[in-house]
Amino acid sequence: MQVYNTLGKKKEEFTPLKEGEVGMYVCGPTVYDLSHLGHARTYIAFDMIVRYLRVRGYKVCYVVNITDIDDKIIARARELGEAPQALAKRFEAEFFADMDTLGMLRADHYPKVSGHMPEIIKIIERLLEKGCAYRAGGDVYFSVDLAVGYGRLSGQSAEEMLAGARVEVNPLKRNQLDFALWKGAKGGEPSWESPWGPGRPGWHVECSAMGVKYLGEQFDIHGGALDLIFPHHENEIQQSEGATGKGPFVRYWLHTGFLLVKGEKMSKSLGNFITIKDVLKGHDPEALRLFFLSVHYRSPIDFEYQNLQNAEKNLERLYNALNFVDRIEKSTDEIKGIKDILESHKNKFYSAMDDDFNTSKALSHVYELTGEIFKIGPKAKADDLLSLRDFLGEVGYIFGILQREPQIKGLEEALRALAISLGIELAAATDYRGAIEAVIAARETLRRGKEYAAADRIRQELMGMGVILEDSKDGPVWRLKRAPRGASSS
RNA sequence: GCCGGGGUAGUCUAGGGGCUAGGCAGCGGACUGCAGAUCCGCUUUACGUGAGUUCGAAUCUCACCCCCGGCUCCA
Repeated sequence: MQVYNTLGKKKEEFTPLKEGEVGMYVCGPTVYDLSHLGHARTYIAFDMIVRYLRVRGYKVCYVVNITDIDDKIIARARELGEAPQALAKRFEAEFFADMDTLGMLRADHYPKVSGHMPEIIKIIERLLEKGCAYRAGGDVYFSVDLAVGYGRLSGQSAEEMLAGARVEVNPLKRNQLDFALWKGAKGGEPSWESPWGPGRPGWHVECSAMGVKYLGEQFDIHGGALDLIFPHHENEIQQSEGATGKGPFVRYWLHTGFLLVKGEKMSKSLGNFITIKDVLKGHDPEALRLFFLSVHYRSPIDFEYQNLQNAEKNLERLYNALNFVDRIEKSTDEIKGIKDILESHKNKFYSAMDDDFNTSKALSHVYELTGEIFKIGPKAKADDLLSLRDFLGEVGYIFGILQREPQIKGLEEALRALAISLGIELAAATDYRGAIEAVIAARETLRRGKEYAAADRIRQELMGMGVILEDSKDGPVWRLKRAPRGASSS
């Protein structure tokens, strides 16, 4: 399996530190506002990666941090006249609600800055002891000049960065690229006690402290969107390796590309952001997942409703294939070559996924296979069907799609009412399947008598209760409508 | 200024020295009481421009044009 490592800027064979186990840390949200589509893109990408690694047999420990202490939180809280911690808690809850709606696997840990002050302080102390950091005023700064290999992740030297940088001059810093490990408290801000007086941690140090705590001083994968490469991840490497004396802190750095809106970067500061909730008001979360995963995770993706609708259509086709496989009469007639077709597409799918999680290419093989599935016709060997189903199930798991459940709540009662209105007597033991069959049989009688208006009305009513009826060449076929989870769908 | 990613048929997205892309849209057929689903065919040997290397370039090299991003906070 190959992954693209930002550190080194090339694809590398993936070999975890401990065989069969993967430690993975992804930079989570700063909870000061609703999560937007950019967050969704990034977290869906890493969700897919975790799922795929697990399918590949790795035991993954997945950590996503929540930044709940931060300048922006304080600023927003001030604007709204709310306590910073209360605001952070509120948006944290919103974040989890969005992630659940998107069908995200829960991470194994969601560490928060506010819960890890001792660990953070300890790292800063170690950095001070080793001479990597210095105190100035009530602050503590990391000294970039003393660091080894600064700029190795972002691929730029310190001088170059400084040359074009738009950094505000801070007289307390020895080098303007130095960054705060600890910020002394200013009036009215939340603060914690420390050996350097009351204050709060700088932005980058939390990830070093929490990464080390949950995954060890060195671990396998660290992810985030590419805007975090500099300065956040660059600084994280320096802090972590400086404090532990071990390197590399992280073996593989994975970064997702940006989400663009009409060709421009979407960001909170530009104010052109679309929240996850906005989009999910009228669209299926699985379609959004498929939309994101139909582009490679490192490429920029331009969000357009038109393209999301496209994903919706693709999703429907996949569901149709799934329904088709379910519906096929299990026969012992062997369809020539189907086993080979499945194997070959399956292999192509996995080799695409093994190549830096190329979901786009992998999906193209799935679409090809769905075409083959439809061509199989109504008969296939039971074994072949099961393996087709299994494969679609694997695809569904990896992409987090095809998880819609048929709705059977209240169905039986509704069917009984319909049956009565049609003058059909149902035995007490008849379940919804039996009821559907009975109604359909009655409708067939009407159709044969060319009473199409009545027959169409029954089909309409069944549709209303979530039973889709289609008249095929081989007679009527029914299936249950699968309801998108989460918000209402279009 | 420095560092990246791109420009692929109407459109979106992969690929990346000879293997002719996947989806969607459109059009025309098949099936069909209607609806739905599906199939077949067409649009369709496409790769920003100019040069070079090569038996052969969309792919490699060079130059140029255009788009987007990073070097401040960001996912």
